[in-house]
Amino acid sequence: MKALDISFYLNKSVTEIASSLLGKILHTEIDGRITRARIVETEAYNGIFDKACHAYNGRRTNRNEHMYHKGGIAYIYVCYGIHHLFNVVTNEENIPDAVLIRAGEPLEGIPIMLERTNKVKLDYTLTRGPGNLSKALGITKNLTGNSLLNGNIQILDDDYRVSTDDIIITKRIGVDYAEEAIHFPYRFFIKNNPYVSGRKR
DNA sequence: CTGACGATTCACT
DNA sequence: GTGAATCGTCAGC
Repeated sequence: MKALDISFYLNKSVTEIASSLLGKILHTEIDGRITRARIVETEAYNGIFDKACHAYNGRRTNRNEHMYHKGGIAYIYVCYGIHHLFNVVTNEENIPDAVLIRAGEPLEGIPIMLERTNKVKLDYTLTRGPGNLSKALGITKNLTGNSLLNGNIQILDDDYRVSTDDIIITKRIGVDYAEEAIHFPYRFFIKNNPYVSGRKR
């Protein structure tokens, strides 16, 4: 079990990375408490050419600054004033590609996740959906810009492999404002996994 | 300074 | 299926 190497994040194809992240482990250590979840759903955001991406057309603000950094760090922002969404920054410096982690399957630290989400018992809503996942793992926007190679947030590989036949590709969720980009096949998830979000959409 | 708007979630019909 | 909650961020004045 080791953290993914920097070369994984520098791949120029953000969709390839989004697909490869399925089955990897999202690990956090917040206030000395470790929680881990296996990634089961991702979405790619393809930089300046993607209308659904915060960096569309070269848009660069305080909020999305970290998307322009070299891959291998976190980009975390607040959505609807409530939810902290976690993204993996990819590609070289000044190319603002990122992968949104939309759902995970809890592996370790489940009591801690329940406490953070004010839940009593484990069910599929614990880490289903990007807002819920971040809440369960204790991810907040003050961790944006952190390295994923070491430190509080890491992505680990335990040699678990997802069969190509079990990877489903669809259009993304919640980006209905993005005109032609609505239909891009940038969402990846593991077939039949109960933690995958929004299956009715 | 002000108004508008979400890469969502949950309760309710 | 529909609608509200809720506030950081950003563009515009």
